[in-house]
Amino acid sequence: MAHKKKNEANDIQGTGYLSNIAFDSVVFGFSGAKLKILLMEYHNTGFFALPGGFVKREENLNDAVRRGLKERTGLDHIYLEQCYVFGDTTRHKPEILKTILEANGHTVTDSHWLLDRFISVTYYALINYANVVPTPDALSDSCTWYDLDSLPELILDHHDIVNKALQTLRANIDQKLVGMNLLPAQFTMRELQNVYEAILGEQLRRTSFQRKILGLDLLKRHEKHYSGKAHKAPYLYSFKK
Amino acid sequence: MAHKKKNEANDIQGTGYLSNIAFDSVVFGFSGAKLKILLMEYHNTGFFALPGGFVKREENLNDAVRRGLKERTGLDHIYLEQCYVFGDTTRHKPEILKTILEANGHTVTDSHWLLDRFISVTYYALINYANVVPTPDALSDSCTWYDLDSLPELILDHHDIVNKALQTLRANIDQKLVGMNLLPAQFTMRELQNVYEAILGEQLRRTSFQRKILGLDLLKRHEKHYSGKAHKAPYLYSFKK
DNA sequence: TATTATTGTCTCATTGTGAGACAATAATAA
DNA sequence: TTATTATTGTCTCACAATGAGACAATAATA
Repeated sequence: MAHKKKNEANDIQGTGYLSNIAFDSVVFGFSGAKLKILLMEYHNTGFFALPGGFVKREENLNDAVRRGLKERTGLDHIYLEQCYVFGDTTRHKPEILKTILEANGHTVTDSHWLLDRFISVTYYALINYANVVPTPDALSDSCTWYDLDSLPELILDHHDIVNKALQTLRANIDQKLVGMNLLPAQFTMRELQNVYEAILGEQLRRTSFQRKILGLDLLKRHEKHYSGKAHKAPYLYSFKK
Repeated sequence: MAHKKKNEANDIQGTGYLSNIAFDSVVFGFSGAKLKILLMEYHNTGFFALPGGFVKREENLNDAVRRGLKERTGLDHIYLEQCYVFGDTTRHKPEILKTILEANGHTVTDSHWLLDRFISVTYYALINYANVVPTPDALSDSCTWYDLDSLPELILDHHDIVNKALQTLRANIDQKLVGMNLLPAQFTMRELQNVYEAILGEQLRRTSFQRKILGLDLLKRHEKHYSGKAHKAPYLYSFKK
């Protein structure tokens, strides 16, 4: 529901954007063996929400989402997948948006376009945690990482959206190259396994995992990585091509 | 893009529906060992399209789709899955809608709400072919079954929508109980295998298929079915519970 | 009564995965 | 220098899932 600062004419009439359509993104990052997502905190409200936005009249839906993610993370060419469309009437809670806008010093009439009902197209994104510079928008005073397993209360149905995103990510984990997008260019087998375990929420068997991944013939092996720990140094790998 | 007949005030202003949001459904049926889908043919245009519609202001998105399907098929409680949202600007072709409306005797101004850009939320539905009474809407003079492998030309990106629906159905075939929704209450193992083969577009090994399906422990076996053919009669099965 | 097509159920080989054994080694402790 | 510790890379063995085919059991027909 986060949106770009616009002039007041657009704000009131909403002419710059398609009506009734919003998008929300679950941006997954990986750090310290944990999955994290980006959340916005709206100024003076204690409300947390997923980063999102609206679609310009002359803009592709997917491009709108990329534009939103670029603003929040600074990144181009983000890995993105559609999850689901949330379109129940119960998600229409104009008082929440009103609170957010008023807490930011806007005076809002009941016909303000942001108070209308929105259907939300949701996405998940996979990004390399280290490359991101989380950036709040005009209505929020923070945009930061939260551990997936200790999220704050979220507005509207954003918890459902997070769950659906995680579910979709899990279902895709073996088709799409998940690790490639969440890890730096080079990584150890243990780090890749940590990503899979964080996503699936369960421990995997080290030997079977290694055998399976190497069997896919997708990894290139590099020199060893000396961590300074008292044990055999693991190889570094990268995804081929 | 098919829509319900409405009074002219609503037609012009589109106040009864959410703006810029449409849905389209790929309705799969199974007959003669072939997958079929329902298509509408618009009056006097030669245009073919998927059945679809728009979301009322006080209506859940999913309920809108069910309402549309009820109108086209006469069926309630249809098995339904979301596929994908098509939201590119290139799918906005107002001249096509204009042609359709004018061919139906409507006079259309350039600001007619149906000529606006629409994002389409797409679904696939699985129904029991025999139970359906395909029913055209106000703008179309037919709503009929077409073999999936010999579809006519479709308007806009509806071919992409069909492909995406088939792709999603294939991906779901082992999770969701596909056969239950496409077959009558009782069926032979061969018929169930035909459904899977039609969906996957490939031949399956009879013995492995039978072993796998029976291993799921989802089927109840009934009496034999004497087809009149010169060979051993197969058992009939139904899905448990 | 023999023939034909199809079904239900085997067996055997191959592949994929779970579970664990074990040697190799990078740093630390003695 | 040598033993200790934790972790890695690679085995082996057991078991489950699947591919491929064999074969007897039958409904109707010739």
